[in-house]
Amino acid sequence: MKPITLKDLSKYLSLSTSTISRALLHDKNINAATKKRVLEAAESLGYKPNTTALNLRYGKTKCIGFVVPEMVTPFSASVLKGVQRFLNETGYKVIILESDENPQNERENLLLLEQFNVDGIILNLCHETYNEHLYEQIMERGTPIVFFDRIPGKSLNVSKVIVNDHIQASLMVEHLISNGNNRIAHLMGPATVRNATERAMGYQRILFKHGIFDPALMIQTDGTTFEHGKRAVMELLKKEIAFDSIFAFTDTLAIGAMNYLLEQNIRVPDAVSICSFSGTALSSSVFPPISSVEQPLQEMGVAAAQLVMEQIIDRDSERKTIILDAKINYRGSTNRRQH
Amino acid sequence: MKPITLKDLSKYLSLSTSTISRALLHDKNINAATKKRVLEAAESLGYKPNTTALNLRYGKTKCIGFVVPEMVTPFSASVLKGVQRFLNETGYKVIILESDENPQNERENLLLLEQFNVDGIILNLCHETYNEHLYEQIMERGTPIVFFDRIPGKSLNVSKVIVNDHIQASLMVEHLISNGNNRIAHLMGPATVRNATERAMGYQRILFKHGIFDPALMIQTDGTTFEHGKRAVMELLKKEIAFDSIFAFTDTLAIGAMNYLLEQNIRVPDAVSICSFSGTALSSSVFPPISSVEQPLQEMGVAAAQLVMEQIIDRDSERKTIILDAKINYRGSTNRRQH
DNA sequence: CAATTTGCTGGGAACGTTCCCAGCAATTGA
DNA sequence: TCAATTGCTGGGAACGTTCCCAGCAAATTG
Repeated sequence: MKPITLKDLSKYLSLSTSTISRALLHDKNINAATKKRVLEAAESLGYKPNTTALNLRYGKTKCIGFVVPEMVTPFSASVLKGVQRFLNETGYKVIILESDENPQNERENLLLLEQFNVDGIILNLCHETYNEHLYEQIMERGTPIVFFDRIPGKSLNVSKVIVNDHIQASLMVEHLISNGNNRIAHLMGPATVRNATERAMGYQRILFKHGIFDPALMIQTDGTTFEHGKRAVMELLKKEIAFDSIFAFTDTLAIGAMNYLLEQNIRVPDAVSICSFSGTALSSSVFPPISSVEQPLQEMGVAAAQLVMEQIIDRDSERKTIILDAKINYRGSTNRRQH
Repeated sequence: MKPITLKDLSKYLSLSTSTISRALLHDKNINAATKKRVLEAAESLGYKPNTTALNLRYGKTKCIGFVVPEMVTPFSASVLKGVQRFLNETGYKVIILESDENPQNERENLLLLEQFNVDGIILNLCHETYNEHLYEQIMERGTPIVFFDRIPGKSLNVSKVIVNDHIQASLMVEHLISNGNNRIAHLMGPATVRNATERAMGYQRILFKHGIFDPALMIQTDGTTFEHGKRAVMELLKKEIAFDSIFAFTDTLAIGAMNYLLEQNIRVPDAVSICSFSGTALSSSVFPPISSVEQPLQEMGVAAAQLVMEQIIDRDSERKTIILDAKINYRGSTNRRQH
């Protein structure tokens, strides 16, 4: 019932706790025979080290926090997988908190994690500037933070993991153009997240290059749900802005938009081609499947976990930026039949 | 830099740690003036209690484990929200592990959590019997487990949270029949999870009642991914089993099936109506949106969290089964235009 | 006025580990 | 043969708390 402790073993074997500890830690200062006795007794009595005591001893909690805007989309879940894969090996636990795209919640989550004494935090923020000061404070107080996907402004010297948004967005748009589109709408993400502007700039650059840029085609959203995607495309239709294709900031925006078009009997990809960034499993869960820039999500998680561990081991280690390469998946939503 | 401890405060104020502790815990045996001094000093020096020390003191880790087959679908994420909502209030942390529908992984996850010394576990299992013995052992060793959604066989007396699968499945099938369908296929889940059989029995009962049951219409899957759904419907088509509608074990199966039908230019709902159990946000993320039995996922999470807390507070408290009510959402995928 | 109660404080054990410091016997060295 | 080294062990502090047990002064009681 009650867990076996070192002291129990020590009584049972008439040895000091020091000796027991040495045996279990494979210390060299121990007699082979005693070691064997101890290990056998530990095995048979079912001894399990008390992690809390160890944590206290070593001044660690062996927990890291993982704060994301939402968890219902496979995006964060995939990154999490990578994080776990790396951290569980090392005996680290991951605590997940959702901000629901609300910076105030994010704030509370971070403070909660600090109260939990986590050894480090991996964060995908939901507003570029709102909590900037808090990030700084927390790091100053000794808890390293590593960012991924949505990162804070340049003024903060932090470790982070991102993809080459600008380039990939450009390539995706080039693809639309080479398929014969020239009225390409862009469903932008909220202005308060960096990648939204980054991807929009990629889009803009290419359209300028081809001389087909029209500001009316850029629809700003203030969120990334299906509903936001739907509303954005409704706006295009209502304003009677002609468009033959859509490039969306995320899968969810693209899907929301596409479903509304289908509902209105506007055919995809025949009447309107659709593609997006982000590239979670969602993009191929709909029909037609959506062409999308697929980010290496699990790798992002692994990289973020590595960076945070570096900072935990050495608080003063250099801050790094890791830029991962995304790949584009061409699917049915941009595969227009020739006619 | 280094966190302030009770001892630091004690030196700073020339008081014993006992007194400091009393002040911070609002003990009644303390002078109001001293208390004020202590609280002010704590505030200004930025004292934060060390949770690890508290955990050691109280013999708790204040962590509970949350083990689910997968996390990429909104199902578990929604339940998790409920769990967090309840537990974060109480200072509890939640550690999430995914089994990837693999009982061997589930086994490792559970052992890992035990090693982490979690105070309790909330589990959605991935195989009804494979780890049954382990559940028993873990509970015997003192860590309570609460099950939700997919629960173990009746031989285990455990607390659990489920929905009334049988009844809701029946109602969903009745809906298909009242819409004029009589060749209703069922995409069953794996035989190794209880709800699969439960829902299948609901389906079967109604079809028998109406005298339209045909065993050929029941397709067993060995998983619940989009791909499994696709393969199941491919099988129906290949075997040339006529069907006018589909009732699927989960959203994902239904979506996989539907997308394949659409790909084959088989119209939904006109040629084939589709509905499912589970009812995550996924079911309304596709077009047409899928009629589905919507489970109260967050409530499930809250209920599971409550049950596990009960067991943590009193190890011998009675094991309870909570049956929640699901509601059916009728959507476009079964809304056939009359002709 | 003595005896009891009350109000407040400090000392120190305990939670379960690790690890430094002694200490003791046996072995090695010259 | 004596000193030094080696091999192994036990004692006990430390990590940061809480909380029981004393203890002491002031206030209350009869």
